[in-house]
Amino acid sequence: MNVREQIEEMAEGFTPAERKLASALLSDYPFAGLETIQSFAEKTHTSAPSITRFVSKLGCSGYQEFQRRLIDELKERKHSPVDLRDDAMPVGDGFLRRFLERSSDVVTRVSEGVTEDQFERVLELLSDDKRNVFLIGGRMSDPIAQTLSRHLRQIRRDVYHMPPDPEIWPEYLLRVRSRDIFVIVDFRRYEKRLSDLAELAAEKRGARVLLITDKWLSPVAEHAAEVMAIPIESGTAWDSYCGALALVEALITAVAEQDWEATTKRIGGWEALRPNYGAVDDES
Amino acid sequence: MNVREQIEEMAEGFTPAERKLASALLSDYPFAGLETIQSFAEKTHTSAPSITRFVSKLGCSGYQEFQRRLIDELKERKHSPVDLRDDAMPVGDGFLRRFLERSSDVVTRVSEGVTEDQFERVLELLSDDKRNVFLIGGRMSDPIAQTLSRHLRQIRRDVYHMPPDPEIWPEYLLRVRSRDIFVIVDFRRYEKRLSDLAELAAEKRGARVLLITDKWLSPVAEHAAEVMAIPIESGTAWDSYCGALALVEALITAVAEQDWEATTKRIGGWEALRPNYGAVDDES
DNA sequence: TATTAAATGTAATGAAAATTTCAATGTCAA
DNA sequence: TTGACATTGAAATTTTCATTACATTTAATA
Repeated sequence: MNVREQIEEMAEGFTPAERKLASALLSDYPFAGLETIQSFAEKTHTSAPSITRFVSKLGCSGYQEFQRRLIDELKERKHSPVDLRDDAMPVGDGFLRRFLERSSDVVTRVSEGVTEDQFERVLELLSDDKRNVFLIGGRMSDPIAQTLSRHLRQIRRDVYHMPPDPEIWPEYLLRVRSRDIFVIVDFRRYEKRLSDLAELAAEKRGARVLLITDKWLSPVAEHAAEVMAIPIESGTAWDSYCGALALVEALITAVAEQDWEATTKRIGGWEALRPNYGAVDDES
Repeated sequence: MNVREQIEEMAEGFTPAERKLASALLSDYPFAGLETIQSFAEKTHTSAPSITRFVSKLGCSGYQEFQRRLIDELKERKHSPVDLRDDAMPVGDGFLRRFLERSSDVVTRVSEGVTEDQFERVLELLSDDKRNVFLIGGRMSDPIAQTLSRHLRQIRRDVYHMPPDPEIWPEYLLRVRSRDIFVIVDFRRYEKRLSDLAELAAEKRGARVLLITDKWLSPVAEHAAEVMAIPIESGTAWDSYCGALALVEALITAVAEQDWEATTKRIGGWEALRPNYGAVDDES
């Protein structure tokens, strides 16, 4: 239950000092409760012990837990209302429509976690063809990593997608040179094998690890040179990786544009090598 | 000035540890910065001193002042009647921002190509566990198909992802019963092998083909029972599959919600079977 | 490869914050 | 008026937190 609601409910049983606290808190909710216990005490002309008693009456084990609750409430209000907000939104209330709305929200919010600057740095690394690039993702996120792999392979050389089975990794790891790149995609339900891999790659082989993860940060972060933390919550029980895909596509596009002739030449040559049951039709 | 803006501005002069901190903070802004200095340090795999140095670089006399600034920002935003999120959403016109803008547009436009009605029909088919489901995508679009495969496999039985090599297909095709489902994802640079497969599956084996393609329609359409034509042009030289991913995720979510107990039970059992080097940490 | 400078974490320190104890104060009923 | 009880804050205590100093590691350059 909401702290505010709880206070209103319990208001009967409060002592005078507690009522002071309650009204101070409610009048500047929840920020009054985010100060230190003593400045809150001072402001309300009560004392720290009174506050301790007050919050424990509210069922918190201490002032800190109380503050955590307030913060969590704020956080929730800020993160969830994607859907609640847009009852004022345009038309269409079908499932698909609503879902798409949220997905597109996740996409735009990517920029909250990745600055243009960081984007540039990553771009720089991925474009440097003196470095090998190794990629891998988690069970559910590997498709994202694969998208990057496949496109990157069209653009540059020395791109290797790691197989899912750790047994086979050594074979790849031996090929890793210092300063090579590891791109790891790992979203919640983090997988230990990935952080193990990151550790090996970074510590033993001197590779740079670029991590794409969510705001709870995969343990891979420990070994990562760049952490791109992007939103994956779409408000449903299931996460959305649309943001991740958008980021990856942005990287691909940027790397390709970085050196345009080289890319077209490469893709051209590559097209020529396709067996002719390959493309059927390319133009509208 | 806003802490967020300041961080983006000063990004150049940051050390690696500071960058980690910056991206962790930005991805869960401003709440990541409201924890105690040590839990923030732990979460980002840096150390408390690094944070102290980081915030002092930001012009704060200490961690506490830094927190005060964050809280004051929250407060201000809260009290101004405008959108709660406005402030958190960085504006700007860097490459990434512009790209994301377009991607999110592609996502919302999916509903132009797929009606709620069609969505329902497809949903129905995918939920029907008396039908086998086979999936495959093109060279670049297979990751989309894989996303669907992998999630679907958590939800229901009899899901088979087709290998890319046509040589192996007969083995699968023999297993196809009449009224089974084929999900094929094929975007421009259509591949002949896919339409061959569609033909075999539909005409010879009596399967229903569900096609996810773009507005120029893959030749697979000829054999498809449902054609979902979605936007893939993001305005760059490269296509964006974000719309496709969003659609696929919507399907997954809807199928899962269709029969919720069955799904949780299935996922639960499935979790229990994971070797314990599986998940590492799941909570924030 | 050796040398230097920068970056980073460990551990020690000092500061402050929160909690507990306890005595003082006020309130109410007998 | 007095005694029992509840409320309260001062002071002491304990805990937690942030910072500083320093040693180690890492990266950069010659």
